[in-house]
Amino acid sequence: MNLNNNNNSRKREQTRQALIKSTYEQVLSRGGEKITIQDITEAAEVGLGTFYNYFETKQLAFEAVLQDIHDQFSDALNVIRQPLKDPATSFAVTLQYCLTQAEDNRDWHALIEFCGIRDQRQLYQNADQLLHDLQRGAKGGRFKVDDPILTHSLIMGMLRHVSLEIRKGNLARSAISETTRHILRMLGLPDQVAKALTQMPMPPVPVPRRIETSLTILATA
Amino acid sequence: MNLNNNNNSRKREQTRQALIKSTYEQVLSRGGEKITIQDITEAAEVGLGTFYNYFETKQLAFEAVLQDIHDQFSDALNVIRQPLKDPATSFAVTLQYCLTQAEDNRDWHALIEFCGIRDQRQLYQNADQLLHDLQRGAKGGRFKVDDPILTHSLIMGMLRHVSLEIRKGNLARSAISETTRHILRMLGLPDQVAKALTQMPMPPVPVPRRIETSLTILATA
Amino acid sequence: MNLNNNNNSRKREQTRQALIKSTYEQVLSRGGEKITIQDITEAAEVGLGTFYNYFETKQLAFEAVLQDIHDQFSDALNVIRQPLKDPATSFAVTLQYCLTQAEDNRDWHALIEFCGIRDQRQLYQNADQLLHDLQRGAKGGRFKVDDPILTHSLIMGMLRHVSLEIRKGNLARSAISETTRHILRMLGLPDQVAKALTQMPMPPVPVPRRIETSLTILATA
Amino acid sequence: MNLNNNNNSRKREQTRQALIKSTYEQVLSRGGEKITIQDITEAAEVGLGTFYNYFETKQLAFEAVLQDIHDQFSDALNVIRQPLKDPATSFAVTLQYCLTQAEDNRDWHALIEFCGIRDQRQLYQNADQLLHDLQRGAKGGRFKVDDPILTHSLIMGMLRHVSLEIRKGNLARSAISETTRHILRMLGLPDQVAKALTQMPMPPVPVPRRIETSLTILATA
DNA sequence: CATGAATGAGGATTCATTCAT
DNA sequence: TATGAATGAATCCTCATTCAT
Repeated sequence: MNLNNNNNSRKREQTRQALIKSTYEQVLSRGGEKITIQDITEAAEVGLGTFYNYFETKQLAFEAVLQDIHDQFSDALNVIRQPLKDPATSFAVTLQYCLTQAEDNRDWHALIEFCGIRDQRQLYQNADQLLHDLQRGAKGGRFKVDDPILTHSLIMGMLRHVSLEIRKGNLARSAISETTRHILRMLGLPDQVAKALTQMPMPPVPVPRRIETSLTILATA
Repeated sequence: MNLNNNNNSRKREQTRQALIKSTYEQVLSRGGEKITIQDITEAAEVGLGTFYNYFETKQLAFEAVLQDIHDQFSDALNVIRQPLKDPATSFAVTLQYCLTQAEDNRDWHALIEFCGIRDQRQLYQNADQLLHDLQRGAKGGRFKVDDPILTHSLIMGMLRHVSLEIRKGNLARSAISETTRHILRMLGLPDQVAKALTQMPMPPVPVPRRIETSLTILATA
Repeated sequence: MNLNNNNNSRKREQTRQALIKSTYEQVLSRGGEKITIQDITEAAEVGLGTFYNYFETKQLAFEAVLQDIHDQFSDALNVIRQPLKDPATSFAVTLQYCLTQAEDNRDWHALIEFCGIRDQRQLYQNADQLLHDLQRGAKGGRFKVDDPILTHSLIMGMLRHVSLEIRKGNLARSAISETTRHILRMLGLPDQVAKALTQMPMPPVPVPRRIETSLTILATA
Repeated sequence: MNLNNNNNSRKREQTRQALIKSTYEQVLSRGGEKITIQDITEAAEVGLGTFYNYFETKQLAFEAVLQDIHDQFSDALNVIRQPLKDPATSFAVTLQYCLTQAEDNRDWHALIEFCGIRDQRQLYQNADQLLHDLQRGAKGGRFKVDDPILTHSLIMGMLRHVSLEIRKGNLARSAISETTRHILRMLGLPDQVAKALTQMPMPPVPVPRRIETSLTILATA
């Protein structure tokens, strides 16, 4: 009984994941082209009607995908940041992590554009983390910043744009550390220190479980 | 005969402009919502079929709108830049002009996202002008820049992001000059000079003819 | 499960037949007039969209109708011919059967003209049977024919035209046996024999199953 | 004045012919595909609206084409038949003429199918001439025919079918005389006579004026 | 729960025809 | 008369969603 119940909910979760994964695949592989629910269910190898047992609406499925990816990104970043105490280090690591994610970031934006989600606030949850570091560093005298809000904006803009440019091949991979260095200097750190923080080895990223089931599979597909 | 011909092509151009204008209005007023061709023709007060005398496809109409706006922006910017010789001045003026255009810029991006044009290269024609100033200034010793390409990228990112934030109300209008100042300092100009350039009065912008017929009307609508 | 599957495919086949039938009716009842898909689905008492679950295009629906009729005609003819050994008898019977089918033949041609199928080869599958009898009879000395190919052509032409004329009421029903007699004489049979073969009772035609489900119903409609 | 008037009506006739010709070309070159009035006027190098100065409706233009071709065929045939007194000769010549026209006939039928004219009576105006010869010959004892109506039908069918088969390449050109011979024998003429009539040289066909202006041009195009 | 047949509102597109110039 | 811009009814086709099995 209980076992049966467990089996059932496990299966349910599996089907759900299959649908999310196949939705994600469809969006990535077909750009902005119209995606039909049949496309999705066929790719997931489920019956058409099954879709509606999991999502009330196509829109909601897209949002589930976004949530999924976002959670993965966030989880990974949190694991990395958690042990770091110094705001400058934390800041530097976060910057580099974000830039390194250029690829996923791209997909992420593709998705957002595609799904038509207007309020991109959630996209910038990690933006909050950067702002937090920034303010903490400013207060503690580690950074020299007049207007943290504006500075934060400038940084976000640079991050986003550099990510895209790297992705497009317009900038070399070295741009990641260079950008980080520029930004740290802009925060008033001496070039020596900026350079040092930039060269710090990225802590190994423990991949969260869910990534294994969806994104990793995807990457190897 | 000749007159007749002239009359016809004048009328054609009028109708075409009416369609472009109404397409633009629709995109702005309804965000990403589905726009139907009927919406467009109704707003333009023409018959449904008329649309197809001018654009083979909705997509092509969107692109015509983009071209139109782009031309206007470019024309205006060229008029402003033309008399300026000093790269730093030229650069500063261009920055401020771009930021001031936050509004149109926003529309511009909304359009691009909406229309789904992938290669945004054309969007950044003014980017080329900035890069050109940057390199000229670097060569002449006016700017201190290691890697103009990367620097240019960082600047573009900041511009784009700040434009959006101003538009959204997350940043005050003062961010325009502040951002310009930050950027000029990043190029190695002393704060004094940066501040001075920032406070230079914007040269009056002679509005190009075409704007009168479409955008201005639009702005007051 | 299995039952479910069976039920579904049975239903599918039913709907498909309903659509074919109603397409056929429409073509017959409206001549060359434009037939819309709505006409078809309304007559079949199905939703408009349903059509597209069965045929990608109107054209393909027409072809399905042709295939359907053709199969019925062929099946019936084969059943009749199968027991007959003598080529002259077989030939005579086939001729009369084809002429008797004047009605369907007419519809058949109307359909073909309407549907615009260019290669009418399939229409003449029974033509092949006639040619076969002709050559067999010539070889065995039963017929006297110089050029079987030409003779076959002449016969096909007569058949077709007489069918139409009977249908239109320009010729009496007696033309069936008269035409057959003419043709048999043209093949060198003595008038006595020709007459005898002509008056042979048509074997009763076991109506194939499919006719029951579609054409018969149609005939009574 | 008068001259002016003449000029005007000449021009009018020219334009009309240009439209008829281009309509004919369109039908032949594009098979059953939808032909638009624009296609026609463009091919005729006239303005779109001009069409309606000559034909009230597209359908009427098609019919004008049919009339045009029919007249040409008829005129030519009449010129040939006029000097012939003997019904057998007249009959033979007409048969051969019709078969020789296989090509135009094909176009003719294509047109009729396309234009959707149901009553093909006019197509068979020459059929009347054949019937007339037939009855005249039967009365005068030249032909031995029981039922002229049926016989006529059989002949019409053969003519039509053989024409098509020659056109398609399924029958050699020699089929023209062979068919004629078969038919004459069927009318009771001794094979010798039939053969002789068949080999009679076709009288030279004086091409009527209108053919020059439309069909000939077409043929060389 | 899974399934897929049925549905019809919605949107794109065509084109014969009108009419002002 | 010649022209071609304007028109909108007519039609095709898509696809999210429902629902009976």
